[in-house]
Amino acid sequence: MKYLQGLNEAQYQAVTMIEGPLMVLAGAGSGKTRVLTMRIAHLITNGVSPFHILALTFTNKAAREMKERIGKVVGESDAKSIWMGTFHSVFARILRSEAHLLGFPSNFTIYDTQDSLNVLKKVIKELNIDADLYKPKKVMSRISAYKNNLITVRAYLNNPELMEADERANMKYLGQIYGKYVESCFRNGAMDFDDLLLRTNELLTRFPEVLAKYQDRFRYILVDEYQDTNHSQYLIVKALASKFENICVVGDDAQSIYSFRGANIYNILNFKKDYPDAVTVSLEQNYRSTQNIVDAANAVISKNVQQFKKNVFSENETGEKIKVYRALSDADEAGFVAANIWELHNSQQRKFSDFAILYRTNSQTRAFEDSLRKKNIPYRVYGGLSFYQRKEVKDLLAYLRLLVNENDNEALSRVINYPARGIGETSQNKLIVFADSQNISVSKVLDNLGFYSPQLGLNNGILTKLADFWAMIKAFEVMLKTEDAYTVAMEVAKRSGLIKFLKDDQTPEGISRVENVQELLNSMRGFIDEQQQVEDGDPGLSNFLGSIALSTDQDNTKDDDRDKVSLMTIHLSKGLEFPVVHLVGLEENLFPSFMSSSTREELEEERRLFYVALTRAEKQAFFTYAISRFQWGKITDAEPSRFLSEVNSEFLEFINPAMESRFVNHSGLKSNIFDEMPADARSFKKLDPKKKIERNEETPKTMSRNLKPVATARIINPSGQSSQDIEVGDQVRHDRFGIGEVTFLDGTDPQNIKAKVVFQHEGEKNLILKFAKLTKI
DNA sequence: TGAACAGGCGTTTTT
DNA sequence: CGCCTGTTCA
Repeated sequence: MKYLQGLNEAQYQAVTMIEGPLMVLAGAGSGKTRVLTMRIAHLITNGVSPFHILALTFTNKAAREMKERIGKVVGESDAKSIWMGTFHSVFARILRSEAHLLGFPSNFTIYDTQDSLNVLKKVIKELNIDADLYKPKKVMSRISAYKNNLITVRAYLNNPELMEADERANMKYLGQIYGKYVESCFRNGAMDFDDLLLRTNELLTRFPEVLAKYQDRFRYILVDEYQDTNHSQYLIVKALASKFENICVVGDDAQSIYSFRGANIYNILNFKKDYPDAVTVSLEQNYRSTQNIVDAANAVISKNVQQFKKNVFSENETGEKIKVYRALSDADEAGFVAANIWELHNSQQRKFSDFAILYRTNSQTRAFEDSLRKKNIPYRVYGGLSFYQRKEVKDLLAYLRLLVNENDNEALSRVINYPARGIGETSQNKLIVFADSQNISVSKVLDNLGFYSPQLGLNNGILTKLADFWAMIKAFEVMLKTEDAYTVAMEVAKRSGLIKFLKDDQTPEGISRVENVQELLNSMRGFIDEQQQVEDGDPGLSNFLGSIALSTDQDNTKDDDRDKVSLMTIHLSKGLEFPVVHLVGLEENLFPSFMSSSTREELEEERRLFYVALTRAEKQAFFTYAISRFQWGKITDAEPSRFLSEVNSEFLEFINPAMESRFVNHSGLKSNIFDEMPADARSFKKLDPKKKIERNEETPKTMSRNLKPVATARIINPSGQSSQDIEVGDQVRHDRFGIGEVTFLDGTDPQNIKAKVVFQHEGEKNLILKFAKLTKI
């Protein structure tokens, strides 16, 4: 068994104990993925049919990669027939084939968060409830929490405690809203994310024969990232595994970071109680990171009260200390990171793809995008607004959704008057109110428009427009019976007027919208091809739509193999690894988030998040924080994150140690770099006049702490050798930017002097002298 | 009917 | 700041 070679003792055990319940506690970087893949390969090699294996992963991408690796051991065709994917996608698939039992159409729509919120807003409006008191987002998260704990509407209404709790929270109509919301989804033939799990539970509980079928099918079950499963997922796994009990869960309680969406850390903490015979294997040797990184991460996580005791260690090199950079502002922070990446790229021949920039919130992205762009460093942002959430893409998708499921009122209301065809809000409302009063769906009314028209109270012009619109939709539906999804989608884009409407807008944004629609069509083409190659593939439109609703940004990377720096939130970085990690924005109220600093539990989760972030790093880690940050249109002062002080200082190295002394303004005068800016530094102002000047006016306090400019500085190259004096006004040459003039120098610590240089072609750049390798001409 | 604009508001993480 | 809502005007 070649694939068993090179496993350590614990790994070997985890791979080869194939019968009975098994819990693998896998510390960060301990070869968890390897164990999972090899375990599955081992199952198949030992005669278990891939047909009987169910593997639940955290992302679809993880599943795809794992399949690939398994394929290399046992052959591609076996690997492909394993059921592997996220909870949501696997059970969406099962629900499609069993939906009729629950009263849903098999091509039910999957609502994403935005769809759910829209439905909820309508419900709240319909019930005449004050939307200010019942913020849709807040209501949604409560409903979600109920669903994830299998508290159905009925269960809720039978539970005085819950109702009282909501009443105390000024939400006494929550039950009503919840009820209406569920009804609405049902009528629309739609399930939200939580429904995919909740309805699966319903299916398995209400229909024992269905449960038996899948129990028999999934004789070997593996669950990755078990620490991040919620109660609903836990029950599904438990039900399916109860016959054979060949269940293997893999996880690390120290990396549980999804409690906000219902993840229940007790699922893993109590595994032994559920399966008293369970064997526990601990993987504690970290193969990923240097000792310094592992030790620093351990130091922080040890501050958590609630955890399994573990001894994660590394036998790799000690490695460099973690470098800490204290930035003056978010822009400065981003500038440092970009300069640092550029420098390491040059001096250590690191590929750009070796680097990750990890942050707590998506809104931090922008500054880094700016700084990387300025240096022409290629990058890719993960997460944020995904491709499929763009308006123009959602619009086309809404048409397609409607074709597949006429009852999807969300989709209908999105497209009925888009592009504008004269069916305004008033007319739409009449239609909806009438449909509701007759207790039929809007599509039924449109199906029999002639019959209902006298009662609708709409004028003939509108009625004609409605009829035309519906005839168009019907024509698409007919077409769908004979043509493939791509052809139909193409036709929809054209005939609905969507493309034309978008093409009329010749602004850059407008052009990119057309491209996005084109891209959607392409991805559809790709999906169909892919599905046709797989044995039990389904190239149908509804499968495509379902896969989109459940796809994450990570899944869509297409593993674009180009050499790029990765930017993402820490949450998205789970499971990944990078040679060099920049963990940025280490400030109180940002990380830990001000939303999660009130209770110990919340704080511990933030700490686990920190742990996850740091343990992504293989060779080098950088921490940065800014003492002031541009936020919500204002400058906010910031304090360093408490997590920084939780890392023993022996693991840290402060890049700008001289900084502290400079905070004291010895002259007693209020000074800032702008006052003393050389008169000829006009391009400095040009760079970003609004922002800089605003800051200057608004926060004299912050600015007064700023660096004092220096008149001359010594160029020190990274190796610390040969040097050269340089001063404002000098002509210099830069490897990439060419020739330019130094307009400004900044800083007294020779390791950290910054220069502003106006280049002939590239414009102004902020350079760190140490890194920039300027040559005086 | 719909585009254009002003004002208010909330700001975490995601399947 | 940027998103969303509501209002105004053509």
